[in-house]
Amino acid sequence: MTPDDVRRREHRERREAERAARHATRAGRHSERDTQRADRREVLLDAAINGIRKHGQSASMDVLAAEAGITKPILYRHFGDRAGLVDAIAERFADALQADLVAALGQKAVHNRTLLVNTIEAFVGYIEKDPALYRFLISEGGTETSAVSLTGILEQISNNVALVIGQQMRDAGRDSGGAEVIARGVVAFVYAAGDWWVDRRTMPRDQLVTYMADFLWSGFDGQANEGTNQS
Amino acid sequence: MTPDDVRRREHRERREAERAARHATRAGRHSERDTQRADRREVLLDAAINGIRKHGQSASMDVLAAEAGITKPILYRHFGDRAGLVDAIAERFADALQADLVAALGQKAVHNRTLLVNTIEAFVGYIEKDPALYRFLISEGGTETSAVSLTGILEQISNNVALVIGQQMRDAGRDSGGAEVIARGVVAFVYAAGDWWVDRRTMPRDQLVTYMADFLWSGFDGQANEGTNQS
DNA sequence: GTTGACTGTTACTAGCCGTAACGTTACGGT
DNA sequence: ACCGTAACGTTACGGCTAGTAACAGTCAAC
Repeated sequence: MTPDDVRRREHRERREAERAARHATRAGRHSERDTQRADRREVLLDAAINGIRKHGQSASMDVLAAEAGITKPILYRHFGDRAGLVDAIAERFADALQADLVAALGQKAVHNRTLLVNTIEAFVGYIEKDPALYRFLISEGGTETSAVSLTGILEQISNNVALVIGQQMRDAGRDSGGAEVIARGVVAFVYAAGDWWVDRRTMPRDQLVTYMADFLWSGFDGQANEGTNQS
Repeated sequence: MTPDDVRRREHRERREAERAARHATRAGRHSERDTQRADRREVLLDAAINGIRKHGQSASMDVLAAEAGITKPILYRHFGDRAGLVDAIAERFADALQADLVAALGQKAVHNRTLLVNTIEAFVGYIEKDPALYRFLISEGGTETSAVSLTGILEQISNNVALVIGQQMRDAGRDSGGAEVIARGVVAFVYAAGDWWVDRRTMPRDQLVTYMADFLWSGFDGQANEGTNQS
C-alpha cells in the first residue's frame, strides 16, 4: 500500500530475479543444487509454519528461524523478506484450499444450492483445520498485494463469485452492476462468520454451514418468509 | 489477545485509575486543571487524527506527537499507550457513528427494509467520510478487545443485528440459533463491501447501498427470482 | 584442486514503542 | 504572598523487531 512497502517488495523481487538469472545461464536441467535448495526451502517453510502454530500470529523472524534450528539471515536468504515468507506460506495454503475448492465445485450435475454449501464447507474447513495459520495470514496480509497473499486469494475467490453472481443476475433479467460488490460482501460474510465460529465452536460445523447457506440463499426476506415486500 | 497485550492494557488502566483516584480525593466539582487537561486531550486527539489522515494508518507515535507540535512522552501521559490513543479515537468515531445509527433506526413507523437501507447508509457514510481514519481503526483494532475499539463497536452492532435477526427468525417459526453467526456475517458483508467500494468509487453511494440492501434482503434465491428450490 | 555458490554464524543498523530522569510553568490551598 | 504539586515539556535511553553486512566452513562442478 504505502510507497515504502512497494520499494521493499521490488527489492526482494529483484534479488530473487537475480538468483533466477544466475541459474538461467546454466539453464536446461536443474543441477542437484537447485533441488537441494528447494528441499531446504520446504523444510524451512514447514518449520516456520510450526513456529506460527506454536507462537501465534506475531511470531518474530528470530523465533521462526530458531524453530528450524537456524538463524535469521538464512531465512532471509530463502524468502528475502517477511512478506516473502508470508507469500510462501500463503501459496501453500492457497494451493491446498483451491484443490479443495475445485473439488467442491467440480460436481457439475448438482444443484446450485448444493454447490454453495460445498464451497462454504470447503472454506470453513480450511479455517478450522489450522486457525493459527489462517489468522497469521489474515493479520499479515494487510500490507501485501501479492497474488498469492491471503488477501490475494480472497480477491480471486471474490472474482469467481462475482462471475457466478453476475450471471445469475443477468439470467434473472436484473442489473448485474452490483455483482462485484456483492461478491466481496459474500466472501467477507463467510470469512467473518467462520472466524467468529472457530473461536467458540457453539455448534457443529455442518450446522454453521447450513445456517450460512440458508441465509445467503434466502436473505432476510426469506427468513421472514413473507416474500412480497419491496422498497 | 496475547498475555503480553493484556499486561500492557492492565498497566495503562492502572495508571489511569491512579490519576482518577488522585482527583477523586478532592472530589466534587472539577477544578480548572481538569478541564484544561481535558481540553488539551481533545486538541492532541484532533492533531493525532489529522496526522493519521496525513501519514496513513501506520503513522508512528513520534509523527502523531509532532503533528500536535509536541513530543512523544506527552502523548503517552495523556493516552498511556498506543492502544489508549486508538481507543480514544475509536470512542470519538463510535459516538458519531452511533448518533447517526440511532437516528437511522429511530424512525419507528417505516418499513423494515427501509430500516435496513438507512442503517447501511449510515455505516457506509461513515466509511466514506474518513477512509484513512477508518482503516487506521481497523488495522489497529486487531489486538484490542476494549469496548470502544472499532472491533468492539462492530461487535456491538453485530449483537444488535443478531437481536433483530433472531426475532425475525423466531417470528417466522424458524430456528434462531444461527442469528449470532449470521449477524457477524452481515456486518462483515457491509463493512467489506464498503471498504472495497471506497477505494474505487465505481458507483454513487446510493446505488451501492441499494445493491447491498437488495442482496441482503433477497439473497441469492431472490436474485434468481425462482424462489422454490430447496436443498 | 580450484572455483563458486550455498550453509551458517555473529554483530551490526535503523526504526518503533515505551520510559526514566530531568527542568519549567502555573494552579490552588493555606 | 507562598509553597506544594501536578501539569507541560524536553532529551536520552532500553528493548524489541525487521533487515543487513561481513566473515568462515562445506561441498558440488569443472
